[in-house]
Amino acid sequence: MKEPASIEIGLNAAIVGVRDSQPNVLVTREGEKWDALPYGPFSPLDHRTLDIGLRNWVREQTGLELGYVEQLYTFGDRGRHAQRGDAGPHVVSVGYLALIGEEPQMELKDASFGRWYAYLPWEDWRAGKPDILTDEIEPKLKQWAEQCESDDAREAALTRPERLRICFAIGSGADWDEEKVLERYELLYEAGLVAEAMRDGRRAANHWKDLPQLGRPMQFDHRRVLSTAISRLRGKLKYRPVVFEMMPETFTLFELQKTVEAISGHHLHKQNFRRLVENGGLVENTGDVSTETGGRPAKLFRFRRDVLLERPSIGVRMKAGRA
Amino acid sequence: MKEPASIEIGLNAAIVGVRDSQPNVLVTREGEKWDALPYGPFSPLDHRTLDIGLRNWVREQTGLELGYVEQLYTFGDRGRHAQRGDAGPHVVSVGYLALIGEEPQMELKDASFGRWYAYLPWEDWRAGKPDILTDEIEPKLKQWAEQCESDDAREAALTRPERLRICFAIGSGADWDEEKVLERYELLYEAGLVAEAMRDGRRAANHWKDLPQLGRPMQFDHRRVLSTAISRLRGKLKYRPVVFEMMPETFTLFELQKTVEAISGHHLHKQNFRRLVENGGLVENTGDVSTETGGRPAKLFRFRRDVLLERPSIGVRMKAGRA
DNA sequence: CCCTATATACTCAATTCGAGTATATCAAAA
DNA sequence: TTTTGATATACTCGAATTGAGTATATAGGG
Repeated sequence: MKEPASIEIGLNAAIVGVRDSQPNVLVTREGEKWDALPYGPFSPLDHRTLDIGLRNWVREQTGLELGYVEQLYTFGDRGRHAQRGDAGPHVVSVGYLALIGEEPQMELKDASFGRWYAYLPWEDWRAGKPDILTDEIEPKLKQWAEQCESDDAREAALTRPERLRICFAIGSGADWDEEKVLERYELLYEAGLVAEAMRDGRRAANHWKDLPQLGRPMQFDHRRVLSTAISRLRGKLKYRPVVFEMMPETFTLFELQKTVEAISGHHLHKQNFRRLVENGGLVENTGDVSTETGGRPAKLFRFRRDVLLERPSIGVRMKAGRA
Repeated sequence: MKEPASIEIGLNAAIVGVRDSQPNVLVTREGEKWDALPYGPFSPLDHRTLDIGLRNWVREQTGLELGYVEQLYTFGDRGRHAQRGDAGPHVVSVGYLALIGEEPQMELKDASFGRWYAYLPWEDWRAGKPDILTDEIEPKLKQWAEQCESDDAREAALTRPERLRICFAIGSGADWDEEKVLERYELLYEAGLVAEAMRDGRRAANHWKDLPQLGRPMQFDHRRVLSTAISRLRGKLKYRPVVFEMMPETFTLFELQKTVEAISGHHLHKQNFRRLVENGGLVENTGDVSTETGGRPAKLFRFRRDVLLERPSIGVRMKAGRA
């Protein structure tokens, strides 16, 4: 066992919100091409906890004061943080998810909101199956599954076709699991199909010629952190009342539905959504209405904050449905 | 911003299994009193990923080769790792959950299995509400809720009575959420009611005299890691087929039920459990029976490994029920 | 006043759930 | 051999939840 190399802990925040039915994430754009999440090293002397460190960095870099924050995952693999050679300390990156309600009006220094689905276009099924899946991703992945070299398959628990089935619903009778966002991104990375794989010098990336850009890339492993955030959020939506962290004080049920759809990436059955939310006791009527919807005025609701005190508090349950 | 202090990343494994209806965790017992989880620092030069580092440390310390491994959480707070003064590098600890089927027969060097509920006795409700809750914990916590000093309450989102309600179901109409294992342990720590709080020199710990020992303590923040592991496992049980990682190759449905009960800490309705598991398609009949149960022989089942390839694969759903 | 767009309410069959009762099959006791 | 006790497995039934609709209400614009 050698003398431990110097380690740096990077704190990364995926700060997300929804506006006009578009889920967004806060990014800093330093060098035009590679967007980045707000980021900074953990300094135990200045930060009593990791959470506090994260909040400090975000405040410093964007001027934003975070509310709801949740730790996602700690990534330690070498090489995913490359960009410049491989010098410097080894960076272990801790990803965080932060939710904001209304996107701040104030000017954010060096930061702006970018759409989730610009980075991960295959994740938005609200208008049906995205073309990029049929046209680009599926053919390439099938090719990748066939050219499975023996040394790659050695001890893998699953074969490549099995993995395609699970992650991308490629194969008979499989269907799309909206929560497998991270697994999908990682599979694309492993197959060398995203720009970060090329940047990190992954061998698989060299197999491909004239590769179209599959989603906007990010610096470091930030697109992986974003994928983790979306996975977590899509899962949590169903069993904790987290959507409300991303809503204004009052809202109509359809606005709530639009937000859930934006996050989960697919359509819901309107009447049943309404029934579930209303009967679930998560919201209460304010008495006011909004006439901005075009047709009959919509009742305005507010989140019942006290459900947080109640039992295993339920989320916004939902099954996919027609528009 | 000062020069970053030296950081060490500690990898800790909560390796759990169930035997004879008792859930256990692998501990090393160095100094008699303070049990510890298998533990070691992450060394980026030797370990390509955090997971690999963890597996190496466990192999080295116990001789055990891990199968199912899942990262839990990364804790960075100062002071929770104390024990000896506050010298040395700052330690950030990454907790892992590992599941093992049959506990190994081989002699484990310097390690043995300890019962979960020896460390967290208030978590086992299989024989009804544990006495330690009624007799020791609830009175002390109520006292703690009352003596809420102004400087503690300053910016907390929830009041102490509210927190007792949520975590310990103290108060009217609240009931016990089996998944809040970590929240409960952390509350006890904050209230100074567990030995680790005293060890770490927490102020709250000094308020109490002749405090009975609430569960067996552990070294460092390992009881917190264990609590995180149990929380995660209890939650995951319901939506992923993870129990089967902890079962032998073939098993009866009642054995499966006993395992689920051991983990979740409460009883299930036997007939409904059987219905859910059988109809859920998670298991298949082997054709053999086991006569070791006393009465009518029980059919033996095996886990259908291929469900892992299927859709959002469901776990062992369950609601509490009578014995 | 009618048309269109949206919101909200109600319906209904299918399925799942919770909580039982009933029956089957072993081993050991009588 | 029969009884008894223990356990496993099967079946029942009302209540609740779900999926997928149809029906009605209320705004604004011609």
